[in-house]
Amino acid sequence: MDKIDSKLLRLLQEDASRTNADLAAEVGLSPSSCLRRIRRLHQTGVIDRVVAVLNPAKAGRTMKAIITVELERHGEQFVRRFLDTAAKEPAVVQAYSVSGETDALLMLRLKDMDELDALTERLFREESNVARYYTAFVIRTGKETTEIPLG
Amino acid sequence: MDKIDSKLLRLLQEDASRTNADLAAEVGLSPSSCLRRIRRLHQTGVIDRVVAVLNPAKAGRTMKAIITVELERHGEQFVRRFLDTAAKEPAVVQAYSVSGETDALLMLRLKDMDELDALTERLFREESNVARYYTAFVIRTGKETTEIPLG
DNA sequence: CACTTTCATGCAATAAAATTGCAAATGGCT
DNA sequence: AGCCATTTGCAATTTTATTGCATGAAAGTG
Repeated sequence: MDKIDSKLLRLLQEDASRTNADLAAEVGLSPSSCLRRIRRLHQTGVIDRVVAVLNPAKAGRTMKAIITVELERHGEQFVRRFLDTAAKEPAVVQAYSVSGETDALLMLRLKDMDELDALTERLFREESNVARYYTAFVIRTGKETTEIPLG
Repeated sequence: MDKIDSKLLRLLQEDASRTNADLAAEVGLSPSSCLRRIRRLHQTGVIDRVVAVLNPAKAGRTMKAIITVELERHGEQFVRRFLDTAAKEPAVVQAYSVSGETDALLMLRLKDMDELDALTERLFREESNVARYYTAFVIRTGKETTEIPLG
């Protein structure tokens, strides 16, 4: 993980569709050398995966909501169970257990209110161990990146 | 945006490093047809970008924190200004203005506590228009995907 | 219903890109 | 300086992406 690897990671986090020759030129290496570095970054797991990122609006998911959850019983196993249940929901794109006032936080990608209604119905029914939950809607997105800052 | 396009998007959201021929076989098209569809999905902006997703731990960013922010003055322009400032911080990976109790929510990828300290120092200094803020740490990640559910 | 237009498809040829073997070079370490 | 382990660049090879073109399907029109 030297300077060149870092630069490659930075570039690939921005745009992984660039050709190897192109990247090689930018970091000042030959294509073969560059390719071997990238392959190693994959093998060692630094690069987890390469994915297509969709435009939410054009994919029919305009609405974004954040739900903070307070559980009835807070034990480790209960938190885990709740997260597992939430994770099964396709609309749930992020599910965390957190420190502080609340126990968990969910980030949702929704099509409309009906979908939210149906989802909360499923996750927060009477027998669900959820004491309370607060729903907030994302009004404006100032930043949203998959990039992990390096160095 | 027919069934085949949807399937392609689903596949590409999972793994965009697969070869065109491979994808073509999976959706039951010839490579040329498949390629043209994917290209169109790019051109029309449904596919926003293709990126490498790193393993946070192996990239040296283990800690994840969520900060909810309440501003002093809540006006549109003040919220926008705060988001812009927050967005400039590399450790801030998501920055939203939200409805409800608080005005904004930040998601952070941190190396250590010192980094958090330095960041809060910068964002929430006296003259910053931030009335209060609450920091929560992510204890466990139940789900974290870039995929947008389709259909 | 016949006709036209438009668009997606598959095939085959071509261009571009990735991948490999190998010899040279580089970078620690002692 | 000398040794070992690793990385590099070149050139050949393989794989993959890309394009032109003719066919076929679907949709609209008179």
